[in-house]
Amino acid sequence: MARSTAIHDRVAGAILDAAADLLAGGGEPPSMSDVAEAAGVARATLYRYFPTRERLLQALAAAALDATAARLAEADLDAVPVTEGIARVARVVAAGGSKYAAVMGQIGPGYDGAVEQQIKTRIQALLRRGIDDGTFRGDLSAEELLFLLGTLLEAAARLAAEHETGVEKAAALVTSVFLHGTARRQDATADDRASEGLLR
Amino acid sequence: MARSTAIHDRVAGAILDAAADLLAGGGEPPSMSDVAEAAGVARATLYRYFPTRERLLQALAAAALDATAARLAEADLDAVPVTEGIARVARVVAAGGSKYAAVMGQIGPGYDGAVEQQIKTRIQALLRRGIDDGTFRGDLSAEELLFLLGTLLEAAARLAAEHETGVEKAAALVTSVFLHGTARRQDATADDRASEGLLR
Amino acid sequence: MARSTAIHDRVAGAILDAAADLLAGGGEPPSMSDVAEAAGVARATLYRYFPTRERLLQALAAAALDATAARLAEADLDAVPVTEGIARVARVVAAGGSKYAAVMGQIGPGYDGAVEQQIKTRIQALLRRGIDDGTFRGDLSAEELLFLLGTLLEAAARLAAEHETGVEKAAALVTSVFLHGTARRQDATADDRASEGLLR
Amino acid sequence: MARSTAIHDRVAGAILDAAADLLAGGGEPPSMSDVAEAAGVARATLYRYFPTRERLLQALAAAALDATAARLAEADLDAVPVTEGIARVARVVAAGGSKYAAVMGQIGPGYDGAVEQQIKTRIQALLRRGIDDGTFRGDLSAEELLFLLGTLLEAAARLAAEHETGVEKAAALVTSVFLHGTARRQDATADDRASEGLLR
DNA sequence: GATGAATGAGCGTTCATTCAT
DNA sequence: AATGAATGAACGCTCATTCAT
Repeated sequence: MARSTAIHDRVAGAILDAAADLLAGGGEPPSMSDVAEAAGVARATLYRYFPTRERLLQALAAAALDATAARLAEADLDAVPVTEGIARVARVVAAGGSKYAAVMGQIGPGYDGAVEQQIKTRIQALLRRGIDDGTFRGDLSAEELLFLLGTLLEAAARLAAEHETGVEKAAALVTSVFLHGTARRQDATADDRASEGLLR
Repeated sequence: MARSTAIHDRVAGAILDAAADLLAGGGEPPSMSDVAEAAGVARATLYRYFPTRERLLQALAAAALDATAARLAEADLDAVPVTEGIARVARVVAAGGSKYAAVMGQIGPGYDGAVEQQIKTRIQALLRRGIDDGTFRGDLSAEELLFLLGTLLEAAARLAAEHETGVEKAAALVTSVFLHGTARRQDATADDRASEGLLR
Repeated sequence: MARSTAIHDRVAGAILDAAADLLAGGGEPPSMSDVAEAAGVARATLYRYFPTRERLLQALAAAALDATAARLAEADLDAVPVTEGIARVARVVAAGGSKYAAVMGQIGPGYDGAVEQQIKTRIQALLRRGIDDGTFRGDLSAEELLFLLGTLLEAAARLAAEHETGVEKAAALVTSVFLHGTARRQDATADDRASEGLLR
Repeated sequence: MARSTAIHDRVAGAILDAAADLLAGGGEPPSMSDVAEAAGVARATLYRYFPTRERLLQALAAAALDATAARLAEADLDAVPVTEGIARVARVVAAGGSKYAAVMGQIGPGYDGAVEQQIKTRIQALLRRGIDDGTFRGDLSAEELLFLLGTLLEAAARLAAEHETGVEKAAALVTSVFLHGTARRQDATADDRASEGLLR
């Protein structure tokens, strides 16, 4: 049984690798036939491993997210100030860019797998800490912050993947804008007060 | 001839409306048959107007962008401070959200029609003005600002379209974060004063 | 009214000519669009004259048969011996070959227009005379003779139209075989006696 | 592999049978959907076997010709007198009539497959033997005899298929006319001399 | 009466998914 | 467990025929 599991994983890996290559490479989304051929298996076998195109893409996404989650776990986010934590998150995500972006574009927001949840949770913890310690403006809810950061992180990944921009630059760009854009300012003006609660 | 053009436009409009509705509504992308039926024409007629699924989507995108461009033209961006200009852009884009977002997800970045270029140009002018008059930090290039704003505007459109969030709130959120995130800060006071009034 | 009839006939003639040319020329049967374009009218106009593809072909056939019928009428079949009559029929039909064959192949046996009936009647009279005066064998009915002669005449037309064979030769060939094949023979051999009665 | 070939042939056979039935039966040529449905397979499967309507008809023709060729091979044409050989050919062709005729009308003369060639060759041998042993008149070339016989055989097939006429009668009719029409006659009459050389 | 546009039906093809072996 | 074949749904296209002006 250990044997067969190993084989299974090896084949699944080959399929995922092939799919990732094809997705990263060409413009048109590859057909299941393409994937099967590139992986060296029959179409029907591909379906034995991933019973649906969507499942294959999800698995691909899960793999990318897995790597990201692993890197985030290593990043010791809880041990550093919130601002530094955000910077690390941005670097990790931007670094995972190419795979992350290519795959995510094919899935859409309808997928909330376990790994993604895990990452989200980790980031939410970071954001909540920032809210509590006064790093962020008071007029932005945790959800709003998460949405904004998610948007900007995705942009950073795309930027690093598709453009010539380096990972460091892309990460620095979104980190800077996010932190400055959401930072609490010492002197709350009428303006800020007016906008408070707007987005509840 | 004027007559027939009018008819042609009317039918084309009906088709585009139907397609927009179906795209906005359901989960699965509608088939060409679905679109034809919803528009009240035969499939062959639909193909007479839009010889390809891709062409239909492009026309849909062009229509959405057209409307957006028209609203932007009315917005008198050159006559107001840069910060107010950005706020107006955000409101216009967020308002166009539902169509914009639903359609754009189906097309991808491969399409750079004339209208899109026009919008881009208008926004670029605004950003360049902001760079020149010291509204924005000096460490961000015009391209970087455009990329960031584009990302955030898209997010605002999605937010307004898919979530319960209102157009005003979504626009205010991204405007605030973009302006604060990219603002030149010598002294917190001047910065705050500049953005005063922005959020109603 | 006389005027409009003249115009009508002129247009109809143009359409028929165009259709005949296209049928005679190419391999693939021409589409109604092709015919309309070649005749210099709009498709819808073509349909005003010939409401159906089948009708157009029938009209074409009728025209060819008309000419054939006219020539047969001039041929004075009743004034010559049956054998000479058959020879004249064969020459007339073979001469009409190209049009006759090209059109007839598109219609099939389902068409029994008035003109065709007229021709048939004329030939049947000839055959019946031959039966009565002992030109033909007694074991062949009038229907069988008509069927055989029809088959051979069609073949003669095809032969003259498609092959290099001249009209005279083609006509002579089928005339000779038909007459010899159906002639009453003075010296009945054993072979003949064996086959006698076979055909009722 | 032997297994799969058997299955393939069985399905192909079912499709051909269904197509033959539909062609023989109705007036309008059946659509590919009709054929697929009658054969009990999906339209896509039908196209897997016969990628084109034309190909399907060709296969149908080939099957009919195949059967005819097989029967001809069994007929031992070389072992009997030429006249009996012709009679056997006529019976075989007339018996194959229904399929043969229905299919051939849809294809036209553009198809000269290997099997058809094989049949032609066999008949040509018969005719040449008849020319050599004096069975046939000297003024008819082998090509002319073949053309005439072909025409009459086709007629016999149609006769047997469409009319109430039995196979035996139809075959006897054309055999008799062909043999008498082309036979060398002991007593050359003036008429015969006149037509001699005409068909060179 | 002539026209451009619309229609419906069919063709040939691709592709994700399922079945039988 | 892996495979070849089958399936159904859609796409893009052509064409005979009909409709509205």
